[in-house]
Amino acid sequence: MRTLFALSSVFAQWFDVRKTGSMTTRRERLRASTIEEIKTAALRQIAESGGPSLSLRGVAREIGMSPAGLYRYYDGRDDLLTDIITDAYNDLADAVEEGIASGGKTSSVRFVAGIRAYREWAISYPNRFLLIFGTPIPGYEAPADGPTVEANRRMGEALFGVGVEAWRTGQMSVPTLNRGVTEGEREFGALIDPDMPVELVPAMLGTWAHFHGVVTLEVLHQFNWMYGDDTEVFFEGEIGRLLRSLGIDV
Amino acid sequence: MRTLFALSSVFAQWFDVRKTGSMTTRRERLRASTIEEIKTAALRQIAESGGPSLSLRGVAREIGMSPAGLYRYYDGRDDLLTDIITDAYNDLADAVEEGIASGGKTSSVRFVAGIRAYREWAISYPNRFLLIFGTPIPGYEAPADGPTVEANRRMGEALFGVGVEAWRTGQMSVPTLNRGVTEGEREFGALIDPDMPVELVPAMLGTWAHFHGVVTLEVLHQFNWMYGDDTEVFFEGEIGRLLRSLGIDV
DNA sequence: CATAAAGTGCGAACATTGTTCACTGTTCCT
DNA sequence: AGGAACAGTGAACAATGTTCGCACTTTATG
Repeated sequence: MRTLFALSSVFAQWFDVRKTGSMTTRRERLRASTIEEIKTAALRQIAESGGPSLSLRGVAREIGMSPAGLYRYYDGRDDLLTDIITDAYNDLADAVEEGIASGGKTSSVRFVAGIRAYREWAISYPNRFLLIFGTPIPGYEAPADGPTVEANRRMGEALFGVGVEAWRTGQMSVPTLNRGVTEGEREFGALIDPDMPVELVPAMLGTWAHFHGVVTLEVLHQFNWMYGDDTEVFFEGEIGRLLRSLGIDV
Repeated sequence: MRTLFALSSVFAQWFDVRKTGSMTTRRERLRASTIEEIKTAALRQIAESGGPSLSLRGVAREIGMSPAGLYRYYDGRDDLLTDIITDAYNDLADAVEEGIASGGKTSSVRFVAGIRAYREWAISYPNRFLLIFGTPIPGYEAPADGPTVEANRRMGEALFGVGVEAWRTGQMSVPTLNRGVTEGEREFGALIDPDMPVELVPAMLGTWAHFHGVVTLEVLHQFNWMYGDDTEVFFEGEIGRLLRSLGIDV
């Protein structure tokens, strides 16, 4: 089974070569497929028992390799985790972007589609979600210019973009802000769109915090005492409250 | 320094005995002070480097005891962590209750005081906060009837109570809900106050999720790219948005 | 008061983890 | 062809959680 997967992976990449011409040598193909196998095993373990209990030796056992051999592919457990975390970030960002893109006609509907995609992904991959937004792994520090930041930016831009669009098309009223605007908010707002009311910036950020809170508590089963396994009904209600507080009619 | 603390702890408990008469034998007093010392060391390590890297041998080293000796006080690392987590739950609940109690005259003001206390505690003890609301520790499972659930109930009751109070005194309008009410919501609402509009239940729960999301992302430094170290200004703005969405005038 | 019982602590040991190192064979490039 | 880069292994080391048998001290009991 595992061997089959590895083989099919090799073949897929081989065919890929014929098309793209990027992969060349036999070694590189094998190496890529081994990395794939390592990551697949690691992901399986993480999905099963959470990120903190990912074990290098466990992965080695699972793919039938000596523990030391893994060090030809990753500099250690932290390095492997970094790769997995990066993938998770990108996956989530992809899901949100995709949700927005194929969400519907009006921008407010697509906005909601993006939020739902966020939740859907988190519920589907709770342990990977916690890899991103749970307790930071000891010894792991996201590089400031790394790909996780890039994925974060993508996701923010997607959600923010459709929010601004909702305002521009008149589906969203300008939120009121009971305090002064900060420098950072003004700069960021000007960067996105100079004509946009700056109050949109904290409102959108706060909206993210709002549904992120709901999703986080859902993933941690903090609503089950009231809703049992069907926490989605609560989530949908929150979307309503959230839209209303943004002045979007529903 | 550590010895001094341990001694003062012993004396405090000895005087306590004279007052309450609960502690009796010398052994019990020493045992209590040793447990205190263990927990203090564990808390120090957690505050420094996070819950996941808490090491039994580390606290043994710190208090000058053999690793095996700790097993006279705790059944292992998980048991120690369970105790620490329970304390964290109770501490947070205490902070929120206290914040509400000494918050101000009107119930809406005290409601905000409770929320601020929640944040204040989380910012002050980020690693303990993540012990509660971060990635679950592998191997640890909160008992369904355990003290963590009790602390959770206390905190919920405090926040919910002051929310209902705000509604009863006319400071908070009845929220609209764009879906049916669930059975759990109806039961819980009736339990708290039969006269209360059931829509308050999801609204309060969602409000918790909202500011919990803000606080979580603050603790994880997810707002620093925009606000630097001063994320409080954003939090305060969110309180405004949150109150407005509840129909509480500010 | 003597003696049993219960509690406290230690050192040695074991399994498991991440990681390093010297070594062997294989593949690649010139 | 032959040297260089790569892939993989087994042995070893430090650190972790945990168990076990042994000594010692405090408490409870006849």
